[in-house]
Amino acid sequence: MKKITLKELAEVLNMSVSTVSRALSDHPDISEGTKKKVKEASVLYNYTPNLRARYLRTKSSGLVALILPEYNMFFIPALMKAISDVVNEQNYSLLIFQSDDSYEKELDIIEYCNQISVDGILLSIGTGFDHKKDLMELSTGGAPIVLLDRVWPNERISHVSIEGEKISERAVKYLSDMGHQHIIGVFGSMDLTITKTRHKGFLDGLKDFDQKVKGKALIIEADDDVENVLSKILKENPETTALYLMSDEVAMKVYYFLNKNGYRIPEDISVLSISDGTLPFLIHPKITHFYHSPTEIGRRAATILFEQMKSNEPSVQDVRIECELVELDSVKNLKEAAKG
Amino acid sequence: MKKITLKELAEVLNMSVSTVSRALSDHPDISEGTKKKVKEASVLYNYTPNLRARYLRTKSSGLVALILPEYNMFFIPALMKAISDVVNEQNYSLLIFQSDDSYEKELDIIEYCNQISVDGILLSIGTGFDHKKDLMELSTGGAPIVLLDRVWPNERISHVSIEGEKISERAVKYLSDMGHQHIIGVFGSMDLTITKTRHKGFLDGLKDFDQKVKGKALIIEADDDVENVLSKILKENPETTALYLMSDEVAMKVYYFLNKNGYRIPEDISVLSISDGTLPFLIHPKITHFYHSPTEIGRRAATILFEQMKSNEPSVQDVRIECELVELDSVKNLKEAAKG
DNA sequence: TTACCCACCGAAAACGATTGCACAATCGAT
DNA sequence: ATCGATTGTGCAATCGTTTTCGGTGGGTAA
Repeated sequence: MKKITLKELAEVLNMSVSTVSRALSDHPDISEGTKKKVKEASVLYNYTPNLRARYLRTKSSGLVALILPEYNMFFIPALMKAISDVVNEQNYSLLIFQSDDSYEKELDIIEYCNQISVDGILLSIGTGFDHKKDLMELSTGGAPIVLLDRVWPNERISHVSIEGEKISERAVKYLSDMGHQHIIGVFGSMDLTITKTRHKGFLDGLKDFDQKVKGKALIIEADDDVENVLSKILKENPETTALYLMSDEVAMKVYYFLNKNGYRIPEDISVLSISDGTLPFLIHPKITHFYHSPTEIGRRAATILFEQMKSNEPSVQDVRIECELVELDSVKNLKEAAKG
Repeated sequence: MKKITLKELAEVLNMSVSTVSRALSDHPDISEGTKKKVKEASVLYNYTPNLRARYLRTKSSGLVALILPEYNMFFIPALMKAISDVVNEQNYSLLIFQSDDSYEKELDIIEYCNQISVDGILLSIGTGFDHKKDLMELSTGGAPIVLLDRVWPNERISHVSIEGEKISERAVKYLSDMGHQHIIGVFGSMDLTITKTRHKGFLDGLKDFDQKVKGKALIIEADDDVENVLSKILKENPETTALYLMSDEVAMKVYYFLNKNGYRIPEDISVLSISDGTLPFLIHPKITHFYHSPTEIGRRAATILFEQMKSNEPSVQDVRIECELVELDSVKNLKEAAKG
């Protein structure tokens, strides 16, 4: 069916455009009778407003942008679903962009977002992000920005991420409680704030136990030969009984290594990870992990964004999501084993 | 920096808006001198065109929609990346929607797309899709539609998918070549055309070998207890030497089962799958698979969509992507084993 | 001088909606 | 009969562009 404009609709109704417009938006000035007539005709003639034209007057485009460093298989799909849900609930639609971890592209995309006048921006910053530069200049296009997941801790832009430091400390404590005294923590790229935070928390966690729990941290950069670095560190630390894995990506690499080299989980070595809750259930044995909820992060960030879009005096918020420990089958309880 | 409008820019330049507009778009009517002046001023005053306003004139929105049944961890991220790349190359932006496998929602989303006047739609249909209904009415909003991946074979709307029938036949042949004579094919939900096609191909492939290769097909529906159905069928067919897995989702479930029950790959049982090329490298041993490229599908579909958007007399295309066999470590060569 | 062409530029009408303001009609009150 | 208030509508401006259609002014040819 062909689209009809407000003007055409007004013509067939033999009324003025303004009356029709007001009738459709339930303006109190319009009588019930004409409202009814107009509404009936609008469905009859299949009228739908042209959102671009409306925008030009009202200054709202109904568009929210999500900018991601990359689309990976973990975390992102669920994050997108959560965001997409709240955006659609609000009758907005979601644009997505990928920055390929480049600061340049991040700037370009935000510039473009300003041009097409999106109403709000959700940004997960990439490894290329330049912390020294002033991010503030970006938001001045008008649309508020909320940082999520991979954030840059600051005091001017709202951000929501998971509590990364405490989680690593909790991990150390949990492993210690289960009797593990020699732990290796495996981390991803140090370019990410998220890695730094988790790494720091791991070391701090070890300090809490003074000498009772010993640990090493292994950083795996993108171009490292995982096979090599892992077998090296395990050889150097044969007393290791547990691994702490900071993400699903890291976990995947480590599982491959362990499987290939005949390590049994948890008989030979225990594993504790941070995960978005998909992977741990897919491999055998199911992996004990801290549940890092993409859904929660997505919903919170999107909700905050809409708050900021509505208020004219937005307050900057710093939200840290707590992770929940999900105990499955990959951590051996050495204390009970010793007893039994 | 504040945004400036064309009118304001024209004022500071002491020229008319039309001249400025033309100068910026390199219209031949404008002299090089004024073009230069205008362009310099435009960067000086940080002018960027308001695309919403432009679209109101030009009847285009610069928006392309991608409608997916769900955001899963396999396939979708890479598919999105590919599509996003070509869309951005064309200076369009990508809207994404999820239909949650509901036909209702698919209709709603397309209706909404018409309202915001997207210029083109990429649709991967969900299990809820009603094949009996007429999809044609949808496209009449004006924007062309291209179906991708999960398509509905028809003659009115372009679609790009992978060659699903031939691939199953090739799988049977390959396994037979490797000496396997008892195969179980594992499939997902029969609601999907893609499943039906692969399933049919599998049965046809078996027929080709008459009685020399025997096979069973196992359909796993969403609410099935995988553990149960798998152990049952393996018990009933103890002579089975190879499994054919139609997707990463199915593969993940089967791996879990095999690992848990102590089957070694490929010593105890061989595995061949269809995959987007991520998972097979993440688990040990690496899985021999037919590479079902999300990138290829995404690029082709998006490219076709843009062709249709540009041409006023679009031809409907039916593209089937060939899959490439990637031989890794999960299929045992029984013939060589017998010789050796 | 007249006529005509060409290279440049401007005025103004779209595009499709929202909205402040004026105005017409009705009615009760004076 | 006149005035004010009330109710329901329409006119016209506006948002920021693009684009059609003319209009200058100078140069060249007749």
